[in-house]
Amino acid sequence: MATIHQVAKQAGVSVATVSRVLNGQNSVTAKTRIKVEDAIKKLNYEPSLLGRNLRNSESRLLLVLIPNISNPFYSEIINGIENTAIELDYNILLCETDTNAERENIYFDLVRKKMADGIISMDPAVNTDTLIRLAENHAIIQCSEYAVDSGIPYVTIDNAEAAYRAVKYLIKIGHQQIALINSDKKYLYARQRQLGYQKALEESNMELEDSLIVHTQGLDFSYGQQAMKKIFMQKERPTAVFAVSDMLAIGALKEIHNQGLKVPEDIAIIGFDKIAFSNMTHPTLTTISQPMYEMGEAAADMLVKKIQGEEVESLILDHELVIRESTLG
Amino acid sequence: MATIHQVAKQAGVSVATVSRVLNGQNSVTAKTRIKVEDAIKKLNYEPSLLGRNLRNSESRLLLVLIPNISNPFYSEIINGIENTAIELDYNILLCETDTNAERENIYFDLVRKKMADGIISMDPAVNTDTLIRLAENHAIIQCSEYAVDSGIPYVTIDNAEAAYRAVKYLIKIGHQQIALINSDKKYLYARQRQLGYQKALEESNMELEDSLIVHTQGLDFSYGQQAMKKIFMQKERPTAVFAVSDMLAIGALKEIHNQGLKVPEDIAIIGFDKIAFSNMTHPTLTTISQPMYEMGEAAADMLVKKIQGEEVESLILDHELVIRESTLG
DNA sequence: ATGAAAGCGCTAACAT
DNA sequence: ATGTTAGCGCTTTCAT
Repeated sequence: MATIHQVAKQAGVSVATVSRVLNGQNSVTAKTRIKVEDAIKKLNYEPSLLGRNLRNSESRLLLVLIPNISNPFYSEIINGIENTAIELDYNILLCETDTNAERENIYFDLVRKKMADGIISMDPAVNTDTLIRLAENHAIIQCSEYAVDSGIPYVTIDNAEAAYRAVKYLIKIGHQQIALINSDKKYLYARQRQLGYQKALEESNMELEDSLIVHTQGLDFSYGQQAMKKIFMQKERPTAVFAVSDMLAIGALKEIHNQGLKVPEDIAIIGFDKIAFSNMTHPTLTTISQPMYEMGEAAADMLVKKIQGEEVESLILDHELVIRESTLG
Repeated sequence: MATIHQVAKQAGVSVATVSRVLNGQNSVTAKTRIKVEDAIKKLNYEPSLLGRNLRNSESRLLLVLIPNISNPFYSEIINGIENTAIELDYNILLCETDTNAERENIYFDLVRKKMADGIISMDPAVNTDTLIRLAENHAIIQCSEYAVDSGIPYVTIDNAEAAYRAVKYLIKIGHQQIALINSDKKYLYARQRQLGYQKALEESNMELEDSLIVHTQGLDFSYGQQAMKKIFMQKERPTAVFAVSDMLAIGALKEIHNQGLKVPEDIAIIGFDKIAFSNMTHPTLTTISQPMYEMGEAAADMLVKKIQGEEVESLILDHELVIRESTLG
């Protein structure tokens, strides 16, 4: 492993000149440049990022915090983040918190200790206080879930409006008993989507029945299935279900099938996110499309700007109701 | 941002002593230790990993190479890798190649330039020559897909045997016309699984019909769906389908439904991987279970050992045939 | 037990 | 256009 010194010696120039060639500065004669390039080739030299990063006080690493990599919703966002990061000559450090504060802290240490230049947090369960304190000295962006009035820039969608539209649509096609499968109320998006659900019901003078609202402990399929079981235990069966994520909706769909019922004939169902799977279920799932890839792109862009000291504005991107088979008929 | 010098000054000791306290060396008096710890607290000092890493010539980062983060098969493996890495005080740099050589090279540069201490490659499309050359100077482990006789340690399963068992089972329950939805033959696992398929047919004196073997260009649902369409265009319809991944199987299932046929009554179907979603389809999918989490753990363990200069042996883990509804009846 | 000092590999300010 | 040199923040050898 050659160092810049050996290259300098081999080329018969100073390390400064080698550095200049390395960084594409134009104050180097073509002749010298060639000499240096030859030496680099001959020695098979690769500049060490450890040295460069220490000198530049940067790591060019972005920390991406997600609760769970197995959730396809995050995969798509990460896609967007990574492509943008590469474009800007950054790389991403993927960190799964499993909604575990201790784990989270290990990752936060990475930025405290300068091993990461900034954070994109997508963990709804993140400790907001810690995050805000961290944001005083470090570049942080929130993606999807965010802390209101924290001063931390975020990129998200209008959750209340999206849920409102979904439920409004169910009402429009004739549903009067609409269940809600929501995640834990401690999450902002869960509260926002519930607000949209309630607003739609109220506007149509439909009663809000607590027995039709189920909160889950997690976002895996299994939680959706459990939630649907719970709904089936009520005296009156709803004619439609709105789930706040496709994963939950797909679990619910499974349970509806298990009960020998048909979607959408017996029960209609709407999900949220438009993950790839949602088009492979039978029937295909009506859902709210979130621009996941774009959210990732935007978050990465914003974070790098923030790292470079620019001010950045929060972003609310558009969503869309995608009507498919699970609400047809 | 305090440095070790400021801490030393504040505590009235030398930087060496601070470093000793930081690294838990016991050659420090309790009294001095307290002084240093107080100074650290007072100055809110966090040791810079940039400095430490340069000094130690390591990054404590593991590069994880995957073709596509959206494939749940990889998510589970990454889970195992990350948990093990954290345990060993490493972090992971997640890199999606999109089966793109240029992109791949950007990531390889990260280890060439010392920003990563080693690589776990899960990309079946990785350039084997490049990888082997890189392995001369760097720690590399392959996971799932591997290069035969390359000298690069790997962790995988017995693909031929797994496919053999799946097809054997289909034959046992009475199927005589079994289609194979395979991915591109350029991948080792694809060739191995096809070998298992062929062996099972041969053992039962069943003819190998080229028209029943379809190769896909990718692993998304859509490719499985397309493949199934192709199979339906043949004169005789198979009574069973073996797909080399759950994603493909789920796409095929979709197309079978679209044709108005029933699974398993009209066509049985077996997938591969046992991704979470394979239990949410209707009917649930019979599949080969790969120990994905364990593969990730093993790969990370092996890589860190390799980084530390130990010799490591390749590993072939157990698989299992999981019989569910899609082959019942 | 503690300190002084060298050096990991690089960049950039300053000098020529 | 090129070289000299300081220094980024840390660890560790060698003295004491």
